[in-house]
Amino acid sequence: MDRRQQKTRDAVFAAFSRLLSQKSYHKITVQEIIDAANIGRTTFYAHFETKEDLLRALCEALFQHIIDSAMDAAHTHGRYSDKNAPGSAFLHLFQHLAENDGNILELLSCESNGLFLRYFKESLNGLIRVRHPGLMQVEQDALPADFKINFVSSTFVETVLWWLKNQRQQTPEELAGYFMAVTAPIWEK
Amino acid sequence: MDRRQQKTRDAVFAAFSRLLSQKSYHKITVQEIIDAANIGRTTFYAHFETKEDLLRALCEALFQHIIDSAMDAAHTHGRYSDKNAPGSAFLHLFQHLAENDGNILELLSCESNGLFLRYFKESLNGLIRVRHPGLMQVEQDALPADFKINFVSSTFVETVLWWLKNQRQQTPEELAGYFMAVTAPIWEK
DNA sequence: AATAAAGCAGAACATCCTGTTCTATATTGA
DNA sequence: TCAATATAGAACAGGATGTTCTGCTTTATT
Repeated sequence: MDRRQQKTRDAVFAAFSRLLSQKSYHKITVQEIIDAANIGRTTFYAHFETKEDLLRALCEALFQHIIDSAMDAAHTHGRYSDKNAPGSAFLHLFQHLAENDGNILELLSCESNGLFLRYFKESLNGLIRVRHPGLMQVEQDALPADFKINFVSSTFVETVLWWLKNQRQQTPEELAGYFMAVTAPIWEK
Repeated sequence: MDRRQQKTRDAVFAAFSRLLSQKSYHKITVQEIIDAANIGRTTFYAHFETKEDLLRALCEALFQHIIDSAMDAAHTHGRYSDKNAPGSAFLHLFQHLAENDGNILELLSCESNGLFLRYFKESLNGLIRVRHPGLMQVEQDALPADFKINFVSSTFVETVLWWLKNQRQQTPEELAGYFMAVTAPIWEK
């Protein structure tokens, strides 16, 4: 990719993230993004069709990054132990989030986080299908497989949101403990 | 309240609900609401400061209605049994939703449902605090009370959303069964 | 029934945001 | 070097917002 394109794209992502941490998505104007990124109006529209298109691209980049990281952690050796325990991938994600990689927490806690959460949950669904194929098997407990997967993803996201709302007072390990406690019916048996 | 005000308010709510079931909130224009409600531009702005203000008012009216209904069901006799069982209020809510009172399902399943969900969860939190004061007690299981309440509310909402996404194939009783199965760690003991 | 108060309709308006188009300049990769 | 491409900047039309003004209709009260 042309260096100029990459540079512009990075500048827009950075400016957009910064603005999102300051004000609501819907109150951010394209011109503000353009000014913050210090680019020309034409340039913005050469990269993104609309503001929503930019949001989608940003979500894709951010969530792809942390989900991939959690996927890798299952296969490579590293600092996190118990690679095959049910909650290991989630603990890894909590740790990743606690480090606020890519300022993702600002985006998740901003007022208009609905679109983020949708992408986040979809990414998590993919991760769960890979890491916990057992959930997809014919269910002995009469719970549909996709209901269980959605439940796990949603509970994870809601746990993160609760943590953010409470000024991040818990460690990743504590969060993983809470998460595993309430999702226990899924893993047992 | 002046009959004219009430009539205008109802017309706006009805028109807005209808539009929300057809297109995204953000793509609905104030002029469209005005035309659909068949009122004057001035009249709209005499009732609501902005489109977002209208959304807030609509959420308040809808959720207040079904939550109040669930509250009452706990105290009065009715067609739903086991009034004091942990899941009775939730079963009542599922039944209420299955009847799609006030076309609330269209609003919950629309693309821009983030604001609805926020109000829905807050309303549910209030209901849970009243119906399940035990959750507020000092926790023996190391889970913070507000974490548990948020977990229950979120899981309820996510269950409803999953049901909507799957063409409402389950009965309220089945949904309540799924819901109680995954929230079991909260109620036991 | 008469009347004052309040709600409503409709038009006009300034303002802002959007997305496009044009021209000219600067940078890149081959 | 040079052709291709990315960018800057200005200008533009279209559309949405929220306000203001004027005149009309309905309501609640006496």
